[in-house]
Amino acid sequence: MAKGTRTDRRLERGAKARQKILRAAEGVFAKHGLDGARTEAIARAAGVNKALLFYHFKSKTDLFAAVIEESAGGVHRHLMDLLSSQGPAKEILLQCVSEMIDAIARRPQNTTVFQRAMMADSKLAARTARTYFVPRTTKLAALIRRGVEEREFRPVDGRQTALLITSLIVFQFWGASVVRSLGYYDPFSKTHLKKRKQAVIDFVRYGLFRDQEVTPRDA
Amino acid sequence: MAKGTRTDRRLERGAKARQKILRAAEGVFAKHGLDGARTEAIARAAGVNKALLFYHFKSKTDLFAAVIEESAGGVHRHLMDLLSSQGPAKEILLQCVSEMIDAIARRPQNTTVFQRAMMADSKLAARTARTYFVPRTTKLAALIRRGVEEREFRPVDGRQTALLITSLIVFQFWGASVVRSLGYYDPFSKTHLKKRKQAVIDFVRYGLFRDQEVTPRDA
DNA sequence: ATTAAAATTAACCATCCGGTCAGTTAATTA
DNA sequence: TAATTAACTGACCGGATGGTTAATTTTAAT
Repeated sequence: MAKGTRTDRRLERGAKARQKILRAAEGVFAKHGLDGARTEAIARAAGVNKALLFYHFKSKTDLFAAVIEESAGGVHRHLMDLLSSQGPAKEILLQCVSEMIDAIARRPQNTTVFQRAMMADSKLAARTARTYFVPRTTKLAALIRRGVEEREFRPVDGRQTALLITSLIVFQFWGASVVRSLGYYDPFSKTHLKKRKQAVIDFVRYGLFRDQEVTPRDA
Repeated sequence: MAKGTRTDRRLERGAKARQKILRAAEGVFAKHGLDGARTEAIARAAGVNKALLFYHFKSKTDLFAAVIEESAGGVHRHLMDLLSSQGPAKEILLQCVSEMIDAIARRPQNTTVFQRAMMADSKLAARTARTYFVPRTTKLAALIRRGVEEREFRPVDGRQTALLITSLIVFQFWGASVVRSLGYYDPFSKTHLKKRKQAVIDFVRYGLFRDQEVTPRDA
């Protein structure tokens, strides 16, 4: 056949279905967790036969892992680069915080699935932690240590503080769906997201920095 | 029969079994979550016939709710009292932080189950949130607002900050079992607990207080 | 001693659900 | 056109699992 046709339309279609499944799975897993999710429900949400899940992914657990990689992988690699970059620790840290919050706000289900992964069966949890959580936290801790040495930060334990900052960012979204369901307010509204981001940044600045003045505002 | 016998030994035995079941359930639920937990496993861990679970608690979900009440209820009420008490907001806040960490350290599974509850089926999650999380956070927010008015704290949003502080306390235990399983260090060792507590308290102090000096050290 | 109650259990059951399989459809190749 | 291959599906299976029931044991009341 003509060499111009680079893409086998069968493969193309397959890839598309794969994506549909991943998106559907993300939603169902976010809502119900690994154990709570029904493969049937995922298939229905994706508009696809259930057997197709097992054709593209060999098991429910594998599908779950794929969802994580697909949804967390990109941001993760970007953050790792950012954390390794040169420049004042202050700026990098705030930039990092800001981008993490943005990333979460962009795809809230993402965070939920990730948290569920860390609470799942210990094997999967360990794998997820080793792949994403540990490397990122380690790098963040290193950045903080550097900031302390360079006298930008008050003297703190790097690892502890890395965890503290991560918690500030992540935790608020943890109960977000519950908060929303309670109807008090919408934690994902523009207004609230902005306020929250500012609160986190301020808290970090006051809690960690030696002087708050310098830090430039981010977009 | 003699009126002196206050306790029917049947009821006594029943209550004891009930407790055994609750303790066993706490462990299993902490490890596997509501959906992942097997009633069979709980029964085995409690050394009891499976049917007895359904005699004492009418469903798995009910058992789960009972576990939460049993393990979170006491501390919750204590904290609510503490948060309402008179005195400098600074002191009350730090006391509260300190006691929450102690409570968690005393029974780590507790926290895990609680978090699982908040991530469970939305009905149960909403109920748990309404019973424990919302009231506590609301009171904490009020305390912070008071502290701001009385110029002990820098001007912050009460609700946001209440969430931030809660996150500092709770989050670190979130991935604790994973961290332990990875074998890097034991997040529940005396040493680490002490360091962590200090880190949280310092972070709060610097992040929120107008001046850090005064605050008395707690036992 | 008899009856009543609460606690406990062995044996079951109906259903659910992850996963398989034998085949169908549609695109590609020769 | 025939053969090949990838994507996809309907129907099915077997084991697991939450929950029930009928009977047994244990303690108390009369």
